[in-house]
Amino acid sequence: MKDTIVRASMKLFEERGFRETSIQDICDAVGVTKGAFYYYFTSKEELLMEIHQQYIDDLLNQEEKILNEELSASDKILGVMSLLMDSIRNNRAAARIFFAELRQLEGERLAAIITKRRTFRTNVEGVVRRGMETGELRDDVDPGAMTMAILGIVNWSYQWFQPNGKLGSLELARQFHRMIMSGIGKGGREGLKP
Amino acid sequence: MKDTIVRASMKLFEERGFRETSIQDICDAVGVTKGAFYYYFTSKEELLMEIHQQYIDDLLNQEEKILNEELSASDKILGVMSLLMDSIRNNRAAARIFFAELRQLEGERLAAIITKRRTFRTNVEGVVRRGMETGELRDDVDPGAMTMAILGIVNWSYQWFQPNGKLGSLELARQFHRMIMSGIGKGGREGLKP
Amino acid sequence: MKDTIVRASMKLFEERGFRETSIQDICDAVGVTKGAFYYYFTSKEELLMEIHQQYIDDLLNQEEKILNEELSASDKILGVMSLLMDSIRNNRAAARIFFAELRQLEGERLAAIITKRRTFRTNVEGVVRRGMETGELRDDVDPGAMTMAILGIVNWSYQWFQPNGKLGSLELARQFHRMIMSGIGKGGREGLKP
Amino acid sequence: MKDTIVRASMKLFEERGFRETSIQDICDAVGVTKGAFYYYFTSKEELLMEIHQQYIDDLLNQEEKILNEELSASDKILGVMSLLMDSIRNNRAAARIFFAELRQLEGERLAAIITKRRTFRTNVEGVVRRGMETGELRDDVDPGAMTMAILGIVNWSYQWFQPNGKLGSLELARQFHRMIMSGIGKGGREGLKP
DNA sequence: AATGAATGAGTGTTCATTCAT
DNA sequence: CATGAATGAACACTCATTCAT
Repeated sequence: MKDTIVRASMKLFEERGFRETSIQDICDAVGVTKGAFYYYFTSKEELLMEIHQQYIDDLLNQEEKILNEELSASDKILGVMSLLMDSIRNNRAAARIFFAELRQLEGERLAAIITKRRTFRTNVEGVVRRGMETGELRDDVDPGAMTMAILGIVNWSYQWFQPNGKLGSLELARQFHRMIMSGIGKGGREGLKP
Repeated sequence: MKDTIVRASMKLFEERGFRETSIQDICDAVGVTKGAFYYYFTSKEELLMEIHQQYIDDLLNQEEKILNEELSASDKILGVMSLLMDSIRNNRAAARIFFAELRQLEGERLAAIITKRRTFRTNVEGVVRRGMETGELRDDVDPGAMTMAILGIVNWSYQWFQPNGKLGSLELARQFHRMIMSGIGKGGREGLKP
Repeated sequence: MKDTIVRASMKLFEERGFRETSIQDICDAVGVTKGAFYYYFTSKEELLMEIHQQYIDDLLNQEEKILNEELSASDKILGVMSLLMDSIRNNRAAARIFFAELRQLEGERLAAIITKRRTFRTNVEGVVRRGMETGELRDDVDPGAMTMAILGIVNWSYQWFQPNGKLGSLELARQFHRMIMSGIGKGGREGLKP
Repeated sequence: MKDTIVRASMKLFEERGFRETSIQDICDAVGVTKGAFYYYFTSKEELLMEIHQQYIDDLLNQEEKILNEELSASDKILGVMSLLMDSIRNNRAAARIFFAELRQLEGERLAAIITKRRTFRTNVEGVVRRGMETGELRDDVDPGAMTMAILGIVNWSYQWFQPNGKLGSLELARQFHRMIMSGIGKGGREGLKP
């Protein structure tokens, strides 16, 4: 039941937004009364928290697996990008909520999610930094900025990515990765100081 | 007065969000009554529209200037990225509202803003495509996807960019541009089909 | 100007009702600002009063003429009925307001109009009473009730009378008068106690 | 509770009018909060609809009974007139609202009530027409106009009828019926073509 | 004679939440 | 487990009216 409510609300939150969806809307969709809702959740915010938690925990789990593998920095970056693109494809509603409705959390709940988000990002930044140290990646750019760029590319895709488009999530991740690694300029490495 | 209201509301919308800010909040901030607000705006949505309109119109104007200059594709891309980073830096509140509160517009207003946003993006895509045709840019990647990547990097920065951070908006744009053009991989062009 | 406002507001009050028409609506229709309105009227209620006053004064004037003529009770009744039907036909908006928006007046203004309305009615009742005394009319019915019936027939017509219908106001008044005087029963005077 | 609200609001609507009575007024009168009101009604208009519906449905039911009896046209007309006078006496508030606040309904609701009102009227007109065909009633007057006259007499009474007056509703209906059937003129049938 | 800006009290409506049953 | 009734605080919006200019 609790899960039924979570799933129904995810659909509604994606379509209309968190604030624009009332508890009544959710109850109507599930076919229960408000009393039932408050038996399973203490507040609307807790429901939102549940969604955030599930999403970020899943991401962190998968990220950990990639990080623990014996891979080059480049391949780890590809792995994380694929992971995010996939999760946006397969979990569109949750992804949208995760990126757009963080603000609706408050206090401790907000802090908890922010911490986990930071962990996810810091992990990627670690990969980038180590890649620079080992010489696999250029070290004349800021590792933090590059991390934000990498995440920006994939995270932003929740705004436009269509699962039925001509490029799938994996193919997109590959092309993004190619750009990040080799650039799209043709004649050598312009912009690089010698 | 109208402008005073717009400015005060931008601040509040940025801090709390559009839905979370009441007309009363805005009036309290400005020091007028609700009647005064409705003398200048017919609805809360109209106020939001005003903010969106100003922001996107300004962006389109500046984009046009860059597009009309005699520049390489690479430089035009740098120009657009700088433009966006700058506007996020100097117009933080408007940028945040522009990216996060599109959903709150409805009907014709929504359509009008979406159209302008699409124009902005299509213009960038045009630069990328032409760069590929002239041989300045690699043509083994999808121009649409690359455009989204470029815009994703800078647009996403409204979520984390701090004007007081160690890297300024221009420096960030330059580093992002370098990544996009040359990649951050070191040993040649991995990922490229021969 | 004052008259222009009265006429425009009558049209609007008829279409939408007094409460449902705002001062702004009236000003828009006339093409002036609210300041101008309040130059000519001290309040919305005063405007309504003006309409009531004009209407009832006109009715009272015409009624007086009929009453002063040398006519039978029957003819006087026909005269008053024609007068009311005509005024509903020619002054549809004012009539509708007069019958439907009395309630919107308060205090002295309300009292003044009620007094005049009573005068109009009492005058008709006087005709009926005298008709009964002189033997022209049956005296086995209540004169007050008969007066209310006579006025009810014509006053109610503001709800349904269409100037373009197959029967004109004069023809309707005649048919109503015939019914009142002779009844619509055929075989003699049923219902009458011997 | 729903019924309590309906009854309290009927009283207030009669005294002050629909527009002039706020939801808050109703809630204060009943002793509940606005939330409770909106638990039972989706809008103020729905409450008004409820009142209209109850009133006209009751009227139609009673009318049908009269129509199905084996009665002369004259008696059926008396029956309908008594019915309306009675309902105005016993249900003064509802009657007043029914006659004066139709305008406040909109769209489908308005259409539904108008349809039922028309049915009531058409039924009376049917009695009049058949009375003319069978020769019970004069056929040198317009049946539609006569119907409107009959209804006008009784409907208008909601404006003046006092239950405590010297004439009761039944006695009034009888006197009105006598006038309609036999007229109040004394000397034969003036106005009749030979 | 008329404007334009502003007020202030009020309106209908929404909604997360509570709680006795 | 779950319901149905009810709360209370807030919300966007309206409008008759005022007044300095």
